[in-house]
Amino acid sequence: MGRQPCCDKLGVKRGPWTAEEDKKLMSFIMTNGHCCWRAVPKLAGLLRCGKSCRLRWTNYLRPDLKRGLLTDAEEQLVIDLHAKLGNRWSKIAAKLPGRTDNEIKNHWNTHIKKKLIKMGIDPVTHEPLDRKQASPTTTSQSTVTAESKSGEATRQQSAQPDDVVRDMSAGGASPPESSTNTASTAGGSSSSSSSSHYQDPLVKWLLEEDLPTGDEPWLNFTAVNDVDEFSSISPAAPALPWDVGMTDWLLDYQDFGMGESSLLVDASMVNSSNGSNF
DNA sequence: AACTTTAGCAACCGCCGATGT
DNA sequence: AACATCGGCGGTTGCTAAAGT
Repeated sequence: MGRQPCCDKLGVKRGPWTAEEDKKLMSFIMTNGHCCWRAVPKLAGLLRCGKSCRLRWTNYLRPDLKRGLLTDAEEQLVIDLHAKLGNRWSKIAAKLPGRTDNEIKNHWNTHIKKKLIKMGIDPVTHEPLDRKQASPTTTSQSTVTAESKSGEATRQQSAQPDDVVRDMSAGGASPPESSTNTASTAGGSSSSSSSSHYQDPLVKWLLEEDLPTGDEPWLNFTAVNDVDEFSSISPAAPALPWDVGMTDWLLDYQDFGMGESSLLVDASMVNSSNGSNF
């Protein structure tokens, strides 16, 4: 039957978001929430498709986002979770407050993957690479895709050799500190692990379904009337930077603790790459 | 200094599952 | 039950800056 595109391509702006668009989207969502992404661009006065707005919000504008590189601890957590969950970035992101699936996915592809390979670990299976070479199983992209799309059980039974299955079901659940160990002992099987890992509170937490982190107030209100309610949720909290009338809010949130340099870079990027918008 | 290659990241695309009619 | 719509997810692309030659 086919599906209609989420928006007609004609008249829809694409490419990098401008500060002006960010401001529009931000203030709209902060006052109205995002009950229906499809309607957001129209109501916010943006020439974007709803999908694009959602992405921009979740990956960049959300006030609870952390910015900057993942810490070592976060990185380790990502590795452990990836061993357990595969490429289910949204699930992994759910365990790292303030991080987005896109951010984690990017960080995985650009940093962690290489790191693991350098350490002699297959980033797909988390198996030592030399061991992997002896196995007929390939590590092609299609394998990754199939793996990520299929269920855990299916993946273990059909796509992975037995030793991998063992690793995924036991070693993969090793606590963070032992994953480094796994890496450093890549030559030998480091799976001193047992099912007792599941007793580990941290591992248990990691294996839980999505954490209900969502007490984020902007998720809970959907009408203009709720704005007051939102601002009263935390009376002691400082004024929101995106409050209407505050002109420096955009600069404030773009900085996100990254320091002045990043701000300057951002500004120059906007000016040079999208000068027509200013 | 000029050019090429690599790295990093934001954004897009297409698919899927859930939900509504 | 069949279809339409939406939100969300994961893979991929494209652009920019940095590093290398």
